[in-house]
Amino acid sequence: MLWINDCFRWDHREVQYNDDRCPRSSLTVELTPKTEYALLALMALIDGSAQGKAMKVNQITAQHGAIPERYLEQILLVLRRGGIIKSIRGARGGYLLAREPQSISLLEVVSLLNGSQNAPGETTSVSPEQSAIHQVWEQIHQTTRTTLDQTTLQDLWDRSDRHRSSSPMYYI
Amino acid sequence: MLWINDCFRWDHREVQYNDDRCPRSSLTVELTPKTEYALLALMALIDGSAQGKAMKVNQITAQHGAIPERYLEQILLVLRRGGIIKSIRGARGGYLLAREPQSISLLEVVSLLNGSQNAPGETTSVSPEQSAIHQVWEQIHQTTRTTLDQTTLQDLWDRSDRHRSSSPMYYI
DNA sequence: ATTAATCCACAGCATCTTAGTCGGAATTAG
DNA sequence: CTAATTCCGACTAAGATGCTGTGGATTAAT
Repeated sequence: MLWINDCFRWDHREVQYNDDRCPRSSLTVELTPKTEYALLALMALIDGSAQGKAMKVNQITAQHGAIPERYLEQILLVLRRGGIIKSIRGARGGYLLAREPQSISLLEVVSLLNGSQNAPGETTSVSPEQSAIHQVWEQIHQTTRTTLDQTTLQDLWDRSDRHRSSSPMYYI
Repeated sequence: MLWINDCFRWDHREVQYNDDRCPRSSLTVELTPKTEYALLALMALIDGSAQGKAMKVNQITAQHGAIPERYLEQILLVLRRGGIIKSIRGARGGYLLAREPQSISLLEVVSLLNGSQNAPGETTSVSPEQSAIHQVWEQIHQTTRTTLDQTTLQDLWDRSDRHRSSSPMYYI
């Protein structure tokens, strides 16, 4: 006797990964550890950079308890390649901001770290319903993009400074 | 002489899964396939529900080419448990909206599907710098939340309808 | 020249999330 | 009863993320 299941079993010999699923627009910014580490590091670089002093990785991590050094190295590498910071190699080396903190937007940082999102995306004949959904999400993306674009590293520092003055060093 | 590095070296003898890494506020809404399927299904239910007619899963997937039936079943299950739709079991069964399309916000849908996010989160002594970062992201979350809360299923349908009338059925 | 400090690079690994599947149980119509 | 359909829990596969390990390459101090 032949069971239905026997007929179907073969359908799965290769997983049929939904042909037309595109890599959805992935610029819904999440605050991942990676992003947070990067921003903390950049803020840490502000002081030294103003004085032309390079900072070492372990000096950066020393300020904030829980950043894994090796991981931060990788992140800094990406930031350097993206032209946000520059590095000095060899003994007594370290990192410096490549530009003024006012000219570094959060959007630039997160875009860099999240890789090349927004691939040109072949619009595979979306239905009106899909289109409506995408519109809403596109709107959301747009506003977050704007917010991140208008917020600079300097802004971030100003905010943290305001905090610092209001409640003095309750962290190690 | 004792170097600072020597004091720290032991930290790595066992993988130190960054104790205080909390499940970041995960309500940065991404348009995942799951969410899209859910919204498409809900829109498909609008017509039938108005007439009190339940729709079967395969009727829903028939409208939109690429939704895996079995997967959609699961999603509908969640929507039902969340009180957004109701179901009729057995032969001639199917699904209906549990409420008016105007009273179903997108925020409710995505919150439901993304599980219980925003766990109470013990705020583990953040530094001022971290706090500044979190503020920015919190602001972003707030605006997206507002947008999603103000957009209802009915709005979505209106949009898609507008599209449909302007360019008649170019999809199968 | 040697050595030490520091960045650079890539490969690998553990965990988590997501998308999707399977098999079958419960329910209802005819 | 039988067929249709929802309900349910477990399972798998692939990818992303957050690291770690190892070994360079480059420069400064001696």
